Amino acid sequence: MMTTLDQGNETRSRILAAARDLFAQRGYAAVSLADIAAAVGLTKTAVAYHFHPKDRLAAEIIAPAADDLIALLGREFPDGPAFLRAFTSFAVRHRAVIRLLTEDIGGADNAPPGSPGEALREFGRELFTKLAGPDPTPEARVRAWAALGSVQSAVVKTMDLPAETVEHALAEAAVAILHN
Amino acid sequence: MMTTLDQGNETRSRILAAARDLFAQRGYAAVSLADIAAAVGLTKTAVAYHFHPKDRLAAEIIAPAADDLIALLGREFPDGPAFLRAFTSFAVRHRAVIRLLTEDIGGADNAPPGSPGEALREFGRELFTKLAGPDPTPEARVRAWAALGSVQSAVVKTMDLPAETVEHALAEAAVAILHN
DNA sequence: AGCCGTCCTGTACGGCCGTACAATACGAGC
DNA sequence: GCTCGTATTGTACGGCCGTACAGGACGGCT
Repeated sequence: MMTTLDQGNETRSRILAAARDLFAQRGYAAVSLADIAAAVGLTKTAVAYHFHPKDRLAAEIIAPAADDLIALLGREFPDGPAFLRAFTSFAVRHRAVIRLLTEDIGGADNAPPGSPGEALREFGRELFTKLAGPDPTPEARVRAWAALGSVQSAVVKTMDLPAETVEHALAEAAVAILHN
Repeated sequence: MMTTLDQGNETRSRILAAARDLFAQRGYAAVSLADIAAAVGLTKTAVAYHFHPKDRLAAEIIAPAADDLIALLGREFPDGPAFLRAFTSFAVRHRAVIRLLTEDIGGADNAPPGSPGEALREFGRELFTKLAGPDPTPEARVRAWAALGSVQSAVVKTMDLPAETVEHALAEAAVAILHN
């Protein structure tokens, strides 16, 4: 009960890895099952076999990052910079998924309730609130979104760099946004 | 020769305005002709009549911003912060379009040559190069992408705020990213 | 040997997209 | 008044998407 089953799990992992990369590059909606299938040398039905609804793929890819994010949102931080450093560390650790977590999936109003897009935008808003506090000033709003966007952008666009390098430089850069 | 023709131009403008807003909210690919048509109270064929290929819509919406951007890229700046301030001003001025200019349209490798997506990613790369210089250090790369991303994110997420407020706060915030 | 579950393929369907085309309403101009 | 260009509609087509379903290849178990 090993070889056959393990081959399945292995291709399953290869699909997940390929999908993660493609999603990070092009975004969720822009990647079709056929694209993923082509990347791993299968047919799209084979991919659909492993992940029955397409949402499963997104959910399974996001899951570990989402768990970390929930933990992050649950913790208390002395100030904005401290939280932002923690968020930067989190973003770098999960950089292949970060784009999906912050935006992308699901447009504005068309998201059917309970869809993954719903929860994702919730995450984005919670991050913002955690960073900017309750009803922040316009300036604080701008700074908070700027900080969040800087992390997301930098992390996605420098995937070829070692994680440590990115985290060091980015933490400094992002914290610099918050006044001071 | 007025009423009939002017009504056409007016609905044309209304279509453009609605499309600009929808694109800014959901992104280019996520908005269908039917969506735009519904927003202005027409059928999708009516929209298609005014903008024969759908790309026309994107092109026409982007055009003025693209012109400004080209001018911006053509100018010389004493240092990074100066360029970044100019870019921030540009981004705020064209904030309803900025999302399309920086990312979104066209994924990674599937863009047919000559498509709008091609040109758009070119813009993104040129902005980066202008800000980070030729073969920058890893740190400089991170900072440059962080700065660009902060502007894009903040500008899109604070569309309800007055432009001046955003520009002031954002210029400060973005410049803070570049070392210091 | 023979069954069975896992893995994958081929084919087919319904849905939404952008587009093409014929038809209609209507004010403008000779 | 008839014609013409503009603006809009309705219908229809082909393409790509995600999904469903039936079938086949293959190793593990009894």
